[in-house]
Amino acid sequence: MTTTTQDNLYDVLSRRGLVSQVTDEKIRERLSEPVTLYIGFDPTADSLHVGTLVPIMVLAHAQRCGHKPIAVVGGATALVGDPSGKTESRKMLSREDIDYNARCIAGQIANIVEFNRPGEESPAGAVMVNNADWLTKLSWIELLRDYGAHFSVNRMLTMDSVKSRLDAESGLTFLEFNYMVMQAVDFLHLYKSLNCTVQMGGQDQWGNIVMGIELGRRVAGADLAGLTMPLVTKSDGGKFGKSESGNVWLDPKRTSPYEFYQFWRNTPDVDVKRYLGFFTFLPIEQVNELGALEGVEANKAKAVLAYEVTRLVHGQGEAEKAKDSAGKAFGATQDVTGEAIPHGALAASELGAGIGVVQLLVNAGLAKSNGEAKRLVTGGGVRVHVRVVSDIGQRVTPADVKNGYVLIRVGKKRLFRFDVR
RNA sequence: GGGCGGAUGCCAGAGCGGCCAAAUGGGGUGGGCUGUAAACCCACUGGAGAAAUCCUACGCAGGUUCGAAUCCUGCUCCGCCCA
Repeated sequence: MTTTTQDNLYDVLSRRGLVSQVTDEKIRERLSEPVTLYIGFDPTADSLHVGTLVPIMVLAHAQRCGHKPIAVVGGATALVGDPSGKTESRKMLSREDIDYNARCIAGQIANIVEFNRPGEESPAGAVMVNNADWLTKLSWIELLRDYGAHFSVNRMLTMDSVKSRLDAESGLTFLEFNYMVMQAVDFLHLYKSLNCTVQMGGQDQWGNIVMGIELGRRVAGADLAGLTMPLVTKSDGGKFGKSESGNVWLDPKRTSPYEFYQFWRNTPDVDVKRYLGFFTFLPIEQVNELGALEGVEANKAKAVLAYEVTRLVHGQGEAEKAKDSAGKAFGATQDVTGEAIPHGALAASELGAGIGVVQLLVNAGLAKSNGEAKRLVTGGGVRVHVRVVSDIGQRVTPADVKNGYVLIRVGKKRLFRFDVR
């Protein structure tokens, strides 16, 4: 993992379509020497999701190019919360919650990026820090005295992130306005404490990154730089990272490796090449080759994508199982006995008198409510084994057990196997 | 501090006393077509129930009315303008 290559990080990212903007035209030269760089992560949940996979990949690429990555957990940000945020606003979290989330997130990042082990410091070993550690110690007066004069509100008002909010209906609160101040202070702090000179982040972080660079220059005469990654979008404009069951998480308890694999396997044709570049470490030549496949062939590329990403996040064993199970279930054999296929036990005694399909759908988690299950049946989307069920009163009986299991399918892709004992 | 406007379902956004579980669009799900793709067409999209029906829901708390998402009062939050 830590093999240092001759590749320049900028070239690597650029070839993979991972560079959106850079603050310094000479970023390439800057990266020809090992540097310390950082990306921030939001600890608002105890798991990251596929959207946050991009920054993790970027940290890993940086490490492979010999740089030292820092993952910054935005504990301070989560501590103050965010009342705005159209959808589920960042909830105000307790210090304990944040620490817990940070540990979970660190574990997930550690699957892909190599962290320093206690006691042995390697030059490119990643470290994780929490900005609550320094931001909570900073007093209001100190902040104003040391940094206040270095922030130009005029300048801040020109930032896109601010401008868009000023005329938006929701407005912009002072609290949110201060996020960029906090993030700027973070950058300065990391520069001073760890000699971190490069910050990376999603395209939406551009303004915050720039503020940090400017603060560093004014306060410490530092020469800092930033690079942003494009936001991951779906070609059809939909939100990336959502599936039938909501967010696609990295935590196997939230999103099973099988579902995870399926999420990637179902990538639209036009997005496959981009995703291969973003979410796998396959050499760029192979990415281009796979990405060039057209028509039915594109499915091969999707299978590779799904396998590779699953392997990165859940390990080879889980990836193999998911691939194998999915391959059999969707292949000519329609074999659904795979280990990774969602399944559960069903007592033979329970089945004796027959169980309503609706009930089974809910038990299997294929429908959230009886109503939804009924709608699915009425819509012709439910099958027991291969037979379509059209009557919501239909019961599944021992006669439906084949080879020791009852298979319930919803649509073409979702299925659940009840192993009867 | 004052004036005005606003708060509706996953999101956006109609409704402005009964016909409202709430138009329309997006999203999502199911069907058709396919390649576990896209585009397109159709349907569904609060909960319980076989159904009748019942329950929950239009920022929060009360009130008026036979009847309220709709009217009134107070509160909370947001926007705009004035100071």
